[in-house]
Amino acid sequence: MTYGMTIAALADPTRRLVLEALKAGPLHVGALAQTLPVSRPAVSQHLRVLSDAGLLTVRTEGTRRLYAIDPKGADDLRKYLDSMWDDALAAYTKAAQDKAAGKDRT
Amino acid sequence: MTYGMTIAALADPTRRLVLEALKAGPLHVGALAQTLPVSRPAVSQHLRVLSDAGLLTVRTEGTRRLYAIDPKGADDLRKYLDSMWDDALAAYTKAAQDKAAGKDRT
DNA sequence: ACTTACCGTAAGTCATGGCTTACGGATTCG
DNA sequence: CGAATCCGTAAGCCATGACTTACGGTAAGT
Repeated sequence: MTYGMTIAALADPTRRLVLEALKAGPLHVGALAQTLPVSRPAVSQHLRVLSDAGLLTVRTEGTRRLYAIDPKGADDLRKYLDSMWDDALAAYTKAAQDKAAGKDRT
Repeated sequence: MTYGMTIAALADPTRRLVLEALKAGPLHVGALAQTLPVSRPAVSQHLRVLSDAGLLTVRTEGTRRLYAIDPKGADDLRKYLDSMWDDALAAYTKAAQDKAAGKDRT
């Protein structure tokens, strides 16, 4: 049930901007905050949420802290979407078949 | 940018319960509300959000309204996750290669 | 050792949204 | 036509969370 935290983390637009900024490669908090429309502490708080959700990895480098996207951070969410919409599609096609078989009135 | 609404819709636990209940097939609002821990108007409001996000389809049947999962409702979100994490993975492997090539200290 | 740079956390403010009760419109049946 | 059922919407309450400023702690440089 960890995909719940993942979705909650991705639900915030500013956090998605953080991920966009990190798409190209790792950045430290200061550089990240300069590209974003919020203050540095706000960025820190968002990085906390994203890290807790397993979407980011951290690496301390001197006085800097480098954040990077965790490549397998969205796996659970993907699985959730797959299972959910697989079942939904199955029910959908089944309903269509039943309708066609039961009373095929044009 | 429509995946933003999709994520926002999926971010609420009650709305995910709605989707779980609709996985097996279409239901009307009353039946849906009985299975959920909130009132019927609350369910209506959630159905509104999910419909606006393109995750549900509606079909009026007499005085009932049947809601069902839209099989292609999560496509945009999937594409977003794919592109995001493809780029992230590319940056990740590239960084690993650069590090290995630049200074391959064991 | 002192100063500087970088960062996380605490405290407080304010907007967002999820829930409830109350109400009104639409459809079906006697 | 009148009664009953089903449902969406309005209004209001309250918790959550995103943001800011202020502060403290750690690492590097002189």
